[in-house]
Amino acid sequence: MDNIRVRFAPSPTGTLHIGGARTALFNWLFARKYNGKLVLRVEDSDIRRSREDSARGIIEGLRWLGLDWDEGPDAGGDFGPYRQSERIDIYSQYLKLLLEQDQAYYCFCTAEQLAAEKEAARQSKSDYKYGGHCRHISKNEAEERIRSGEAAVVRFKAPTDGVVVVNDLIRGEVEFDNRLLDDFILAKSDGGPTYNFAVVVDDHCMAISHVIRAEEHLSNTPKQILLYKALGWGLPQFAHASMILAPDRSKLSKRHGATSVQEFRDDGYLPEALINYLALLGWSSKEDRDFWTREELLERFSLDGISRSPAIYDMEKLSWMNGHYLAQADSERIAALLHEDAQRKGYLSNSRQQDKFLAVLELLKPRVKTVPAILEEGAYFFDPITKFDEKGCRKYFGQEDSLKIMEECLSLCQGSDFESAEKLEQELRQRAEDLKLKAAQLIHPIRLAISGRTATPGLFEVMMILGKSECIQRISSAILYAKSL
RNA sequence: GGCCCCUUGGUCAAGCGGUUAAGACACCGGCCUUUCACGCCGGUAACAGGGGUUCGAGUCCCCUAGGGGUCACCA
Repeated sequence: MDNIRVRFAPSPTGTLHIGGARTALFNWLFARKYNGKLVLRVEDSDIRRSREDSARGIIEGLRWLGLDWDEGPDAGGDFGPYRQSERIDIYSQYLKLLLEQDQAYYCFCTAEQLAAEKEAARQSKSDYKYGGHCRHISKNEAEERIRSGEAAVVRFKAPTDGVVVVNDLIRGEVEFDNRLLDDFILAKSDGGPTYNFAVVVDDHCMAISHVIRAEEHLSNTPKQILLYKALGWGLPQFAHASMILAPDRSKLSKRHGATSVQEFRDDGYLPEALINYLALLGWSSKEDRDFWTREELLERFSLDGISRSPAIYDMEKLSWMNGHYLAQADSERIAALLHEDAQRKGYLSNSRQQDKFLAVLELLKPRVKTVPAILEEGAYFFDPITKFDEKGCRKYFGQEDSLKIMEECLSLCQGSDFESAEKLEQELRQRAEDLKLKAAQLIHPIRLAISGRTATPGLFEVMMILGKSECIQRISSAILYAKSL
């Protein structure tokens, strides 16, 4: 395939959600795989709803994911401008053409009239279609009314019979009956283009070869095809991927928790994990395989692996996957991600603390699922123990011989030089043997005493990080606490 | 409601006329073990329903049901 040109065309009215991110990923993979170009186009033709910070957020999200593009508002390119708001002249030009060729016409119907028509249709339980009152207004009259300042939209003179066949790379041939169409609007009363018009002009002018987007656009495609034909243009190839649905099978929205890539980022997910997970949602290599690097995805990606049925995203699997990537991630990188929070919590106040922080990070990184979980799971390394796990207390502090055992733990610490985790373990096992106890009988109380919890990473590593005096101090406090029980 | 798309376990997802219907997440056992996580071993769990076609259907066709999308001067 040559001259592959694809685009990702977000509307800057919200965040980059995972559905959009996946569409961007598919386009990116397609462009990179076939040596094509990816263009980023900002579809901000609705000036009332578009927001500059949304556009920035979307771009930031794409960058965070590591998706890059060849042409776009920031990147430049020969087919710009890449914001619809800056392409008004271009739309006007083709609008004029359509008007001249009598393929479009001015419509003066007011919002009230239209609303009444819709209401009437609803009452009679028939489907609403624009009635076409203005379709037959003569060009002269229309122009006269425009000159006199009357507000108007421009409508497409849609065919009233025949069919449009969308030849979709993912779904095959999909047929639409033109009788169901009405004369849809091309230009709003403010002169701005509507989506279906702008997208056709842009995709053509930007020489887009493949339109890869989500299924929500499939129903719009026949209108767009009609427009391509009216303008005498060739068609791009279309490929409509299925949508990503929320766990309750409904369309993604804010009420479903984290759905935007920024939220995933802030919640401690790694971009490579999100990319990997998203790639597997709605696409399959047919191989029995879960982990894919970007390069491997590029190697294997193809449109025919894209699924036709909607996919429900599953946080559990994303988390599982993130945990794997996190375990392998470079510690410096994770430390940097945690830096601000750790600083705020006072975990980095001096260089001794900083070393300790790094050690904790190393210990926890392979066993948590998200980045911030390191701080949450490791809080006891930095903060004083304020409470002990309840069940653990009964089991390890509240037994008959608990105090005696705890005293042994204390003396063990006092007698050790804390040289290494291995040595510490050796000493503890020796002590247990001398006392005719199982090592676990010493291990569990110490764990509870120094962490307040019954589950931690390996005890001796934890002890080494806390250090001798801190262990002694914590065990002493725990003894006091146990006595009070 | 009309039109369009979709339908394999709770979720993702192989399968493309003949399989004991993969695998992964989750879940449940077991092993490992100082707990947790990891890892390893094992298990529960699916072809939406009904008609065809065929020697034979998860795979092809039709109908029904369910889900999703779309029908804006939103994109």
